[in-house]
Amino acid sequence: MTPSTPHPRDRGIPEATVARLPVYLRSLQSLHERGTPTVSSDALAASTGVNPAKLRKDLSYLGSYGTRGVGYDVEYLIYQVSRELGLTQGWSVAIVGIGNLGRALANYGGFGTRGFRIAALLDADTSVVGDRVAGISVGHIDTLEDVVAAERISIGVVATPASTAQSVCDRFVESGVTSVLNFAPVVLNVPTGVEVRKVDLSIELQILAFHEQRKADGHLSPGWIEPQDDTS
Amino acid sequence: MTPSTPHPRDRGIPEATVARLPVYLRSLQSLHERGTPTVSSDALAASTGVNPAKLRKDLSYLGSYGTRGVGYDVEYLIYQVSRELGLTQGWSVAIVGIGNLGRALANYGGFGTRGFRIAALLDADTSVVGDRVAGISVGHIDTLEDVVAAERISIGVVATPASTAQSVCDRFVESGVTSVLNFAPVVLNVPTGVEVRKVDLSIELQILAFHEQRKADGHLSPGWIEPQDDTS
DNA sequence: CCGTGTGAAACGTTTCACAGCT
DNA sequence: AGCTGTGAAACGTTTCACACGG
Repeated sequence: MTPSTPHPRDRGIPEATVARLPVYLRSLQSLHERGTPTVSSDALAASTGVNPAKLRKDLSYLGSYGTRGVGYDVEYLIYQVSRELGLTQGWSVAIVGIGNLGRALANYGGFGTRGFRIAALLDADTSVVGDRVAGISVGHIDTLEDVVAAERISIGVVATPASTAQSVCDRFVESGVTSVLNFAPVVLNVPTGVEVRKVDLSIELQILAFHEQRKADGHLSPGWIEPQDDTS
Repeated sequence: MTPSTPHPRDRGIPEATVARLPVYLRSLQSLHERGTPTVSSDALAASTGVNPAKLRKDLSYLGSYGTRGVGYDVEYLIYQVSRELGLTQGWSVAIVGIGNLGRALANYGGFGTRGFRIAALLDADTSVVGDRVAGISVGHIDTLEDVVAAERISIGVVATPASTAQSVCDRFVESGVTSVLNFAPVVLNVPTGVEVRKVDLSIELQILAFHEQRKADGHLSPGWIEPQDDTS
């Protein structure tokens, strides 16, 4: 996509790096709260479970924000990573499907704190509409289009059953939402230009089952731990 | 790790392939319910949103289960994929942390249906202990070690707040659990041989924010969709 | 002297293109 | 004739190893 990027400053950060920046950010914030002023790539790598060289390469895509012989200034790096991820501006989020999962998401502290504002909760079930969840009144799904426009929603979260996920997604897209986070166990079809990320609880379990089976394949002891040191 | 694999039959399926098998499986099951007897790689690829060549390569790691000129037998392929993922045997799962997320997980239909049995729900909060969630009585976290042994738990799910996630994980590992699914926003440290998978709600949002920002960078129209067809 | 920043090598994954089977 | 299975090329990611600067 975008075969010839017209803009001169296309820093082109690799997707794999983008996916790790939030992890670094969390570790940096934790260091900052503990009053640590500076951190080396080795230390930050250890606390985030990645290879130090990888961490340095990742950060180098953002610019040269470290000091040789010293490390990285924690506060400054927090700002740079936040800015790169787009967390210095606020993003309005709407969650559709206020079952247990929707409630968990609405109450999840990590959302409100950094850059994200839960602007609306919607559900199709009229017995749920009007409930207050995380201090927000649940609206009816029929108002989706109005809410997206009025609240300038930029990220739509689909936490509905599988059967209604695609239609909710379609309505988000038609209303102009170009980023969707999908928790329903279906593949959502969207036009090019719309970003979908999927979080699938049962897929993760199945991947674990695969590895668990492999472990059990050779030696039959169930709780066996390889006697090696943890070099992550 | 495992520098020289001692077992002769090390089929060595790529990690990327393993992560996609559950997606294929879901699509296949849906086809099966609709009575479709056979499916081509192109059709299955379209319904799962992957490249047909990739799908064929993925399936070829399991063996030659297709018929040239015809496609794949849906029922037979379901069996082969299930077996490879280890879903033909039952896995007992324990969920620790019965807040909204833990409840959502416990009630999630996808778990019970295929290969997984929720054998225990545990929480530290005594006002939650004794509640019935998804037909299971919530136990106290102090009984974790006993429950893991008695129920032969092979997968531990951590749905606690970040502050207690590591200690719960440690107790799982000490009890012999070698697969952990972590929903808490922390990096869990485990010895070699223990598999951890992380599901992090806020990280996914941050990745979306990054892409949303990039879209807004050049052209300033917020709800813009690239006029191309969907070749996924 | 220590730790960052980065070419270059190694590795893994995706995609192409077509040979080969039904 | 049609679709799978797969070498080989293209691409992306990780890791190594060291030059360079504070």
